[in-house]
Amino acid sequence: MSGKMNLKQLAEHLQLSPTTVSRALNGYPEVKEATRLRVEAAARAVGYSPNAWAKGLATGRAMAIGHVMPVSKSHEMVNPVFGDFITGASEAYLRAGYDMQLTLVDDEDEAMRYRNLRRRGLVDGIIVHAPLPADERIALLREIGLPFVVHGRASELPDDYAWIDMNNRRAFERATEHLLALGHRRIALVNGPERQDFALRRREGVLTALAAQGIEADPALLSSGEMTERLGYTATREMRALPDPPTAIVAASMVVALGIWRALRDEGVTLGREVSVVAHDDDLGYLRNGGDVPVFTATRASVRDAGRRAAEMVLEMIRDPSCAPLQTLIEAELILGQSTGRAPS
Amino acid sequence: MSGKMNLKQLAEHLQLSPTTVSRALNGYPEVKEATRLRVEAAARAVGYSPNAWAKGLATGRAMAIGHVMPVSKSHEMVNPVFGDFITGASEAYLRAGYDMQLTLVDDEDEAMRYRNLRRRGLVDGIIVHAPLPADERIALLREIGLPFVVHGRASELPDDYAWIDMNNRRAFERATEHLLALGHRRIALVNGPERQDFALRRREGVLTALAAQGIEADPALLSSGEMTERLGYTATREMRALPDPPTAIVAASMVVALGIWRALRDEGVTLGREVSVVAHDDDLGYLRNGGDVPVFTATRASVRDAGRRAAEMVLEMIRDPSCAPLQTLIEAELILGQSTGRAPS
DNA sequence: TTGAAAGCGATACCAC
DNA sequence: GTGGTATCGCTTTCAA
Repeated sequence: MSGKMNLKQLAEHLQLSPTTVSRALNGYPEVKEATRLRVEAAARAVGYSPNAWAKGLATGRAMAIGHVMPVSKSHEMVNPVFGDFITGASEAYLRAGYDMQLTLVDDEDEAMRYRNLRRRGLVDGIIVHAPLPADERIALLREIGLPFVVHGRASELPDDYAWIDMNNRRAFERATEHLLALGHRRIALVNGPERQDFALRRREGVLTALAAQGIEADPALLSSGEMTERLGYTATREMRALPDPPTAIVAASMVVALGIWRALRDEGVTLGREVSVVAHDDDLGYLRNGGDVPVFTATRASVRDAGRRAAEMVLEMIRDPSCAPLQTLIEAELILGQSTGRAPS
Repeated sequence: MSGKMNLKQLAEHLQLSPTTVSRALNGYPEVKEATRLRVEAAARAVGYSPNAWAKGLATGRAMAIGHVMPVSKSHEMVNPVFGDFITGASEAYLRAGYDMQLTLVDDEDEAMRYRNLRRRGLVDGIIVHAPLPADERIALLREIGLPFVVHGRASELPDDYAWIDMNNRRAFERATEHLLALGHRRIALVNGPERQDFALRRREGVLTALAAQGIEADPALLSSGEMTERLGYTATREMRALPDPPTAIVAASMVVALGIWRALRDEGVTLGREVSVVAHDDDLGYLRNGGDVPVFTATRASVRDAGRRAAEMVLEMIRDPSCAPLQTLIEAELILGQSTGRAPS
């Protein structure tokens, strides 16, 4: 019933040629409607599904998209948004009949892996995650000739490839503007790892907002690192020890914000009074599920949406390889909460 | 150089037969060492890698493991541990030359997807994520005859399949014991979704510890749902409104704990004095990166490790299909922090 | 509208 | 040790 049954056997069973059965199953127009129905019914009945390897070999198409995620040998965190992103992507793949292949690569042998992916023919397209400002993979993939979409951007490279990205720069600019409007002048940033492109853009956004008010950024108020609670904690303690500590802090993620809160609590400082905190949330969907949290600038749902759109973009590029590079910029929501207050006078 | 080049062409180039080249590249013993070296050098030089489809068709092996993750149509969260788990798994696959195929399925058409995976021959084995207490997939996969390892367990089913799991029951039992030892008697649990097996086990752990002290659980102190900040917040507010509110709370995750903290803060309650909080952390690795946080019972690193071991288990099962079901139980660490204190007298 | 047969690119059996 | 060749299961001309 559901055992092994191949096209040839199915064809014999139906008293038809493999050719016709294949055509019927793949929606070719030249097959008679009655025949098609008969074939489809039989296929369903015996639980036939084509052997993917034979199909791939014959067609040259993989019907699969590769997601490639760099993971340092060192214990770097896997960004929690990753799960949401691929959830969205898989929705699109499901609809289109594509599979998703996941490859985690060490930074070192990345190039080789891509070439392999291509030559082995396992994927028809690729989504590149976590790009660096001058990411080499972009040139590499173009050379290889595999359609690809970058989740994020490589700011130092010419903007002529396909990408989908949150407007990190603008989101952090707005968050900072918000704090400035509340009268804050000593505004700190606890940022993600600044070798990553997204973190650089976030930093730019903060600096832009400050500059617009004629404030020059104090390097002592700019911190960055892996987005952990520890980062938030230590950065805050250090900044609080400054002669002129910050009155407001922009946090790169809720996890970081948690560390900040702990640090402030340990110093007996009241959140929203002596110090205001604004956090970007792309990691845990507090907002969508939650209530009156601090300031947030992206929602979990939008990450999933980004994944879906990224997937649709690659599929489109596969369909029409000659099309101009698709680019999608997603604006973050800005939502205010209770942990921000006016600057103390 | 890196263009298309197949075995036959490589063989011609080398003045050898495809057979020999294939053998040389696949480490067959009967090929002369000198020949092997020559072939390998040439393969590297021209950038040859075998076509995966042809290979799969010829060998019948997919050299890929499928990870199947159920995702409800509704906006259920993707558990953040997922990213760490597959990171670990991919390390093992990389070493063994396997690929990872990711399939996210709606609850409904799961069965079909598994059958498809099998028939299309895309994977040699499967890792099942997020099992339910009486998960049907286990019977299904066994019937299909595909080697599989469950990440988690299905408590209501006979324990005769391969799994890897954290000892959730014991972890929560110990956390509760800790609170009991501090003199707490009104102990609340804010749990994950209890249709999931892991959440059920956690609940059992808490109840066991309470029962051991002759305390019967108050249903009003047992809350469960999606592990969001909102859950922690609302559950805490509701419990605090009880005539006899809890003096200690066990939280299913750090995210939930965050909501609890917010709720307590909003009520002007001091953490660790009036109310103690103990949180399970399998999501964000505070511990590994962090400092004196509350009580934690699992670390991020251990999730990654679990992924690696799960992968090794499937590979082992593929190697030796007749072996007894492998089962791995991982004990969680228990680490105490500053947000727990003696029960107020 | 249907069928016969030639690939697709590897592996593996059987000779030599 | 090495080489010829059938084989895996499907798609896709080309004929009928």
